[in-house]
Amino acid sequence: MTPSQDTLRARTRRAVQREIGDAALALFIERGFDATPIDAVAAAVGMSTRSVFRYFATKEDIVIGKLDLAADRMLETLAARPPGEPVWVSLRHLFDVDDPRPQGSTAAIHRVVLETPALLAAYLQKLQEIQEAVALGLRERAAAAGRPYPADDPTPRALTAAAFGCFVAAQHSWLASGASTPLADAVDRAMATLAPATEAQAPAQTQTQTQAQAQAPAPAPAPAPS
Amino acid sequence: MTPSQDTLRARTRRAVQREIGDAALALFIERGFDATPIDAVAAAVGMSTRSVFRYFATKEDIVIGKLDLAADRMLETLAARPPGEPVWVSLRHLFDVDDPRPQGSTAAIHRVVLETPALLAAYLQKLQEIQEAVALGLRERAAAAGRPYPADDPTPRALTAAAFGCFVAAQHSWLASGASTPLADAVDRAMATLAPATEAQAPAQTQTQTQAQAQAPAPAPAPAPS
DNA sequence: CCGAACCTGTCATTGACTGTCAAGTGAGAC
DNA sequence: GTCTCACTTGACAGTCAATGACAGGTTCGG
Repeated sequence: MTPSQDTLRARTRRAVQREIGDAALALFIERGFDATPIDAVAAAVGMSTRSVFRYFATKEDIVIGKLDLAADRMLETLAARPPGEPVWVSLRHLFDVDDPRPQGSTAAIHRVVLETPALLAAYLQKLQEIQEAVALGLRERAAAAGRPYPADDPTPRALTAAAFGCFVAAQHSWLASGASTPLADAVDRAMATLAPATEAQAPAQTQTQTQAQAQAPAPAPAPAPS
Repeated sequence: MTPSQDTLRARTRRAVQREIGDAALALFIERGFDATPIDAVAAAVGMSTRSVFRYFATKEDIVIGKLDLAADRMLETLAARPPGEPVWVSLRHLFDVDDPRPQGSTAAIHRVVLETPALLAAYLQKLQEIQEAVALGLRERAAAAGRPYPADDPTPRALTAAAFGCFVAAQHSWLASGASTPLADAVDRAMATLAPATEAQAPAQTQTQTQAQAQAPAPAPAPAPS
């Protein structure tokens, strides 16, 4: 019952996983995801088709599964941000990644993922999962700082979703403009277009009454009784 | 070559599509999406499996395809909003839907979609498509108002993505809290947590020169070197 | 040496799709 | 009226992803 020990087997397994992932990604980029049957991937690494599925739950997971690491890093990053930091800034830093890959390679990966419907769907779904964890992290952080969100307050979820939405928008814009500038710049620009309603202009203090008021005037969208 | 005429055949086709959709949705809600093979749907409406796929591209599309109508309505809504209205308010009104269904039924649909991985993925992907169109609509509106976004400005995409992110977050929160209150309230609360960086404090008037200027100063956070 | 845990390939099966083909049906041409 | 033409349908076969079952073969600790 070794919970998640770093045994030799575990390391071997990760190595094989990585090998499959790399080979598959190369094939997907070269021939396209849909045009590359699993058999081709299996053949490329000299395994049976069955074994590939022992390392990855689905075909999409070969590509998207790599995000599990990124997700872990995000949660660590969030936990490491200073407690007093504005939420939007902390969220921005979730997307700081030092990717040692050559710039062109990163763009190629982005292109396959964003332009293959099946992969895009799996990607967005994975991001949704990650958001769940991040929103929970925001809740914990606020609680630790002494001003927890009410249980049914949608704020952490909404802010997280908005941040991730900006991130994906940035990826699209970045790719559409040729991926020449760093992705981080695109993320900066996207996230700079918005700010949380409360702490935006506040002197980084506990929220004031006037702001809570300024928050209200959402013009009650009339459920259209017809 | 009748482009998209409202011929008898077209109407019949839509009727059949609707019949399949309704029957399938009932089955999906009752037995679960994954536990309901297409054969069961086909049998329920007295057709061959093959014919079901002549009306829907994929199994997920039977559920998600209904959003095409919603997408059209969104674009109409956006076009109908007053040109001077703050963007965030206009975006909020995209999610106003008068759904004549009983409240419990709507919640059931939401539950299947959000809790079935395959459906959630397809749903998010469809929303992504819609966002593309909405962002374009924002661009057109701004251009019509005389202050178009620069070609590579990520603002419309980012704002749209943030709004849709809030919407999905609202759906989750709404469902998690028992779907007792109107969904519109949840959307209000989610979207009230954020505001665009520029027009937030503006006196809700027709745009001034200073606004076009205030649109630029993206504060460019540090790209985190190492 | 030995069993437990793990990994592997092979085979068979399910389920989502897709291509094809022969047959049916309706609306308009004649 | 009836004869097409366009469109639809069911039946059949085939591809691909994914899963379960079985039969070896390996490694590791005792």
